[in-house]
Amino acid sequence: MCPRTSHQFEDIRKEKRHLILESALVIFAKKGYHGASISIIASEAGISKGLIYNYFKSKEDILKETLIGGFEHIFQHYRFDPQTFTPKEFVNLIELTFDLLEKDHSHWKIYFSVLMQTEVMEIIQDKLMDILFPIIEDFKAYFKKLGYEKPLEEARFFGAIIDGLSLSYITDPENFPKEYCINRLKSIYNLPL
Amino acid sequence: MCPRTSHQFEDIRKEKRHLILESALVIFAKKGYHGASISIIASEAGISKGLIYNYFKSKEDILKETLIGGFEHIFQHYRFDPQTFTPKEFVNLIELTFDLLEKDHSHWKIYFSVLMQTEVMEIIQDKLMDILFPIIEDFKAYFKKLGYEKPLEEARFFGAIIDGLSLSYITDPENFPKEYCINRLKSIYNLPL
Amino acid sequence: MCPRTSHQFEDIRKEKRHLILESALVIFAKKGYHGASISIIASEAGISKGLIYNYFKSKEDILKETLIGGFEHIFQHYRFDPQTFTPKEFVNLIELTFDLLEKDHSHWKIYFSVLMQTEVMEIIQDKLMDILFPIIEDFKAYFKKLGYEKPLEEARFFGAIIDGLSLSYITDPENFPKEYCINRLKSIYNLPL
Amino acid sequence: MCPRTSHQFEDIRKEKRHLILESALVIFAKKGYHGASISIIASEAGISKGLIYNYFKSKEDILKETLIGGFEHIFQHYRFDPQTFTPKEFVNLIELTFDLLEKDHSHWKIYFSVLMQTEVMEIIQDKLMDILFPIIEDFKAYFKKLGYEKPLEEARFFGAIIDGLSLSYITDPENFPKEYCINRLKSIYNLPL
DNA sequence: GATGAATGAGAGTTCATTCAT
DNA sequence: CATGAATGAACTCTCATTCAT
Repeated sequence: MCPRTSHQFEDIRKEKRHLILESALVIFAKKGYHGASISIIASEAGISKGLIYNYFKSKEDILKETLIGGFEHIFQHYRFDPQTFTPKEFVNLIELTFDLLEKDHSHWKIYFSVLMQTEVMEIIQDKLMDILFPIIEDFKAYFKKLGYEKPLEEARFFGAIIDGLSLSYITDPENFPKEYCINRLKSIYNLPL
Repeated sequence: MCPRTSHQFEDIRKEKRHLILESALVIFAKKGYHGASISIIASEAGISKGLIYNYFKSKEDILKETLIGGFEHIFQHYRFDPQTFTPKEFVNLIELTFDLLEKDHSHWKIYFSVLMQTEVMEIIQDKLMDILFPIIEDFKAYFKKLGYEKPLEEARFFGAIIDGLSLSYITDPENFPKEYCINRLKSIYNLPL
Repeated sequence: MCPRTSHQFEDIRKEKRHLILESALVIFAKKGYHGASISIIASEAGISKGLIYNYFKSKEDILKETLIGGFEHIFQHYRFDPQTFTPKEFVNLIELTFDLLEKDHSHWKIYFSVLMQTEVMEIIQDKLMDILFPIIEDFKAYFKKLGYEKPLEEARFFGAIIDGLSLSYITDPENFPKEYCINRLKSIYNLPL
Repeated sequence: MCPRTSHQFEDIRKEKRHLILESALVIFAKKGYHGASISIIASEAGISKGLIYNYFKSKEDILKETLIGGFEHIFQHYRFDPQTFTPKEFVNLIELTFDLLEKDHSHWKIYFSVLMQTEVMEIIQDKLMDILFPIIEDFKAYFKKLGYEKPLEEARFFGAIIDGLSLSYITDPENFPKEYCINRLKSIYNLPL
């Protein structure tokens, strides 16, 4: 009855693991790291508390995996080849950002949430840097190609603005002037309407 | 021999209360609301756990007082008369922001931290709105005077940028291109160098 | 290897819940509500403090369950049909009372203890009234049938006497003149010896 | 200014001590021993917490003194000379009981409250016995003179009834049928109306 | 005699984690 | 693989008691 005879353990494991991470993300985003309990995550996932420890060795471990997955998910959209990157694509990237904010609300919320908590940052900052650094490099190269005198600084400036707008959107989506901000960004960077 | 005078007691209370709030600010900024324990705040202040409850009725009360004090402290600098506000003063305001970020690191950090934690936001959001709303109104009036077609939206856009730059500074002060960003803001708003 | 069946879990829960209530009853009876600590109840039950909260949501909850269970247990014996109630049965009821006092010492002790503590009374007084009221009504009807002019007052008088004798028994069982008191009650109510 | 020059320390001490005991009695009766805090007692007395420890060495000490004083206060009325005790005086004693219940509600409430808490009882039970025993002896002698075959048992029976009626009155004074119960007692003991 | 700031032990409660099944 | 009963450390908070003034 009880012992599985199936040979597809691997698939089951992968799926369950994913399910747990998804559930954890939702709860972390809603309650923050400390406010999220393993019990709630388990019941969100529809499994028992104990089973979670079959897949992750600690709550911190779940957070780390959740974050890394989330960051990769978000920031994969910001990779491009600076040499062939066009203004049109730049516009698309900006517009994409706000689409993602809507679709992946939890991922973004947790991203900002984590930026603010020293202890949590320490857990994942190396990994986060691994993800962000190449993106900054891409933008630096792109701005350099465009003739900016200080391309690294401009890349950071641009990144900060995107963060600020995203934060503002996350905090109060209903009152955020999305179209207006997109147009302002276009005008700042002389992009095609 | 004789009882302390009530004046002496008042002094002690005022000082200790301030000490506790200062210590709480540091710990909240470092660990977030849930991560900060009364024990740690007490030991940061060099007093016993119990004493804290002689001054505040709950942890939430400490947070509230900390935040309200902090927000008032930070945002008092952003009040101005839109009718007489000059570009030179606008420049000063921008430069002031980065000075404040340096000087009041903890206050700002906790400000952003709180924006991200739903539960904490609920505790103080009314008070925060009371503080932020008039500032947005001032900027709206100012931008309207400058001829912006959508002054409210511009005020929000500007606020989001300031938040983004501040967040970026807070997260990694050493690599933040402060001068560059100030100059970029000046150019975006056609301000005098 | 295999998970426990839900039937097994149910058994464990039922037993442990019962164990906790039994232990709580003993401690409440000995120390009163405020004097009884969760720690002591847990150690009386031979379990950890934490486990108690797996079964009850608060100390007050434990008290409520303890009391309601106890009161129902005690007072179920005092329900009868006033129309068919005989003097012989009345005698039995009186004798039963003292038997119960011996057997359910803790239940009775806590009953009296609770009567005296305003705060505790507030917690369960509605429930207690639900239990006691019909009993008083039964006695009222019975005394009315017997021809008492003020049956409600007599019911209260009788109840008070039973309480007084019980209290006296509980306080010092060894010196309580049980047989004598039973006979005195019989004579007061003209009951058969 | 501060050091008293007066020589009437003794009077001040006696008065203050009495004030503290009065206040403690009120609070103990309202909240029970554990529920009553030194702070509340102090503020009921209009003095500082610290001062209480100038007069009593512990909270338990206050309770003990409160109780002994209270019991002496209550039970002084029940001393009489069995040889000269008349039925008329017996009636008076019964009626007095209910008067006292009204006037000294707190004393009585705490008396019953204490009877139920083993730990508290242990603190004062010797003293209480010293007070109660001679009263029981008096009633025993009186009932013996009246011709009761088992005067000690009757004394205990009578005491229990008084306790029961008192308890009933204390618990719910408004619905207690005072006159009815007095008359019933008179009829049971063949006393003049 | 009198104050209340200060302490520290212990209260009720939560929760990450373990483990027998 | 899966369960949830069980633990224990740490949490927020209370309060009897002490002590400098």
